[in-house]
Amino acid sequence: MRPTTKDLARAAGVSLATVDRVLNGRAGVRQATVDAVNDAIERLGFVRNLSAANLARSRTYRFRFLLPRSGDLFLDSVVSHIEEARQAFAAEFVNVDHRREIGSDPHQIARVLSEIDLDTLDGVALMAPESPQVRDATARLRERGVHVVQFVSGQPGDRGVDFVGVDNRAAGATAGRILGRFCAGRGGEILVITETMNARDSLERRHGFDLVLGRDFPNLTALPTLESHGDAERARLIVRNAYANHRAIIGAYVLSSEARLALEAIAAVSDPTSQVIIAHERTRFSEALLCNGQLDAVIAQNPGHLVRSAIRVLRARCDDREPIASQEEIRIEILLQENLGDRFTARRA
Amino acid sequence: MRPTTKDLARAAGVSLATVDRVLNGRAGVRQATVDAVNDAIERLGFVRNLSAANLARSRTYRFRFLLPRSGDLFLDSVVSHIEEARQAFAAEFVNVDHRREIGSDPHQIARVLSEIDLDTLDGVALMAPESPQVRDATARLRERGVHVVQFVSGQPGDRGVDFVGVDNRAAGATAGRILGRFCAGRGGEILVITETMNARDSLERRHGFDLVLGRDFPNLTALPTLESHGDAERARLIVRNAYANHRAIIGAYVLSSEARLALEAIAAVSDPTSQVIIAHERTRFSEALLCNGQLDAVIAQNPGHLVRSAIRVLRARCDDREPIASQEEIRIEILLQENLGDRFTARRA
DNA sequence: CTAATTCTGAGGTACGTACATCATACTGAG
DNA sequence: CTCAGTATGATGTACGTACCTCAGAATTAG
Repeated sequence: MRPTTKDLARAAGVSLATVDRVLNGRAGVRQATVDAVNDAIERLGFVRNLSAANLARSRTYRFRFLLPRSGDLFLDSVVSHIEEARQAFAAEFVNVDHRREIGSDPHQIARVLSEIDLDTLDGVALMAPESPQVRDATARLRERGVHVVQFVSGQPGDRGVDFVGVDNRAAGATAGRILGRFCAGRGGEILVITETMNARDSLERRHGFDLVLGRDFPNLTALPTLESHGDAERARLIVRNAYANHRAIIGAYVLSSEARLALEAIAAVSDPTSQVIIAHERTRFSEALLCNGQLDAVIAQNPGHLVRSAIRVLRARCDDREPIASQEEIRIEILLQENLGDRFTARRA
Repeated sequence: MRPTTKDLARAAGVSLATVDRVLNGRAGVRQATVDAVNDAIERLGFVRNLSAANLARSRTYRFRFLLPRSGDLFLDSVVSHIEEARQAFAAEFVNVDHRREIGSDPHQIARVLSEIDLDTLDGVALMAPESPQVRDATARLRERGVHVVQFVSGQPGDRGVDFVGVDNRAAGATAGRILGRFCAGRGGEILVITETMNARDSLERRHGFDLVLGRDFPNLTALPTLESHGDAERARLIVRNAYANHRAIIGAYVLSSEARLALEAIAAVSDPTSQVIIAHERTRFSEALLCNGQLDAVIAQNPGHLVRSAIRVLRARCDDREPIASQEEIRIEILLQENLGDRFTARRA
């Protein structure tokens, strides 16, 4: 059996109370005694029984996902995985909920963050574009003891705030390579379209995409990025103009997480099956297009993994543990109709 | 706060002892009372506190991975992830170890399974080719209360034994589509090589591969499968012969999880960069070849996910719970140099 | 050396569940 | 009605840790 606090006390030659003081960082213990206890922890390989600890202090974890107000299929998918995770994590005393409160104005986001009730929340997973205001607001939150992870949006390696999501530059590069190779050596122009280039995510994807196209596929020219601003009418219009003005278009890359509007616009004014079209994120819509050949590949991040990872990271931070890096790295997935999973391979057989 | 057994007792109008009898399926409770308690469980939404329960019965889970004796880089990677998982799961009283005891003889495998000490093990993750002998041996194990999952090898949906791994037919199909599209419309022959076709995995991958090639890429002809039998000398020989006899070879597909020998043989007798080459599984070796362009894509299953998933499934079975299906589905990953992760994108920048 | 202060020990209760024991209430058969 | 048998209640201990109080020991300052 694994050593307990009692064993620790005996091994260190101190009492249970002292072991407890050391373990929980309470004051009133001489440095020499602290060292003795830590030494015993090392020697015995003591690991605190988190279940028992949580039981004793009847610890619960309360986490909230703060999500954009606007959003389409990808966001729906995230929300449904949050619901699933809520069930699964309830057994471990992790309470999870979500709010669609994030707008596009940095000040509004900062306000939302500042209005969080510290007494009812241990951690927040924030899906919001970066800005100085948001940076400051999250810093304040953290100072007041609420752990924060940047969720999907934002950037890895930022001032000690955990990031859960993919490296968007690499995702764009991946899209670039798939598109380049699928173009089969043909030369021509590539339509690039997104919702808005204000989001850092889109910028980075575009960078990665251009890097690969420029370096490895000189016969392909990526056109300037079109922006739909989430408006179907506008999407239709700008796409129509693009195809009218550029007869050499042989493919398209949809940068944004929400791809439906752009893809519908493309299908409306051209023949998607004769082009190479790449989009991001798996949704009912992108699945369907992959299966009927209107979409050639989808670059995706697994929303279930995203959600669970964010929760695990928050929990680790609450327990003052390091997350398991390899488990929490979100993979950039490449989806074809062949690797969509059981439901789809079955349908095709 | 969440309801406890005490609340249950009060709500059902019975004593704690009776609640306990019902919860743990002990005898000596009238059916009417059982129903009353279950009714209260429903009404209050009672969920057993697993931490407290495990604490009380000082429950530990002891799982073992039974792995092939022979194996190269992929197996090493699996083993290293088992080690990592051992650390991570120790905090939750899950003890994990592994043994490299599985040979190729079904009777030997069955013997290994029959010699398992039931008193020291709660579950086994078995990586072994299927056979009637193994089927019987696992059935006996399960009857004696040891939970079993088929790990990587084997087949989904088999007699109620859980399977953790990818659908190999779909993996082969995925390889087929990537190879087909990367061939850029050129016609020619495709070398197909594996360690042995005795393993069901290889057969299924080949099926999936042929299905896609035959249906969607009629200009490509897949040659009969070559078998290296894990012998470098033999691999070199058969590959050399193949290239000598088939001047139209423009690509290669390495079926087996261990790809090194085959890829080295191909590089020795031909120019890998002028062909489209697809292999399975991510290893140091396949990573390197992806980065230097000798390999065009890798079809992979995440070994860390495999290991953790197997452990979670075994644990769920021990607790008599259903695993979370969506979390335990192993994705078929497509790896290019762009989506290998931080270490690699950084190196290229 | 004494007084003040800082450390440490001893002991208790609590968390939610499992499991054991013993007493008592109820049931139906004879 | 009685006896056996079954169903239920009451109560206690245990799991490993957190957290509290109080007494007493060790150390330091004056």
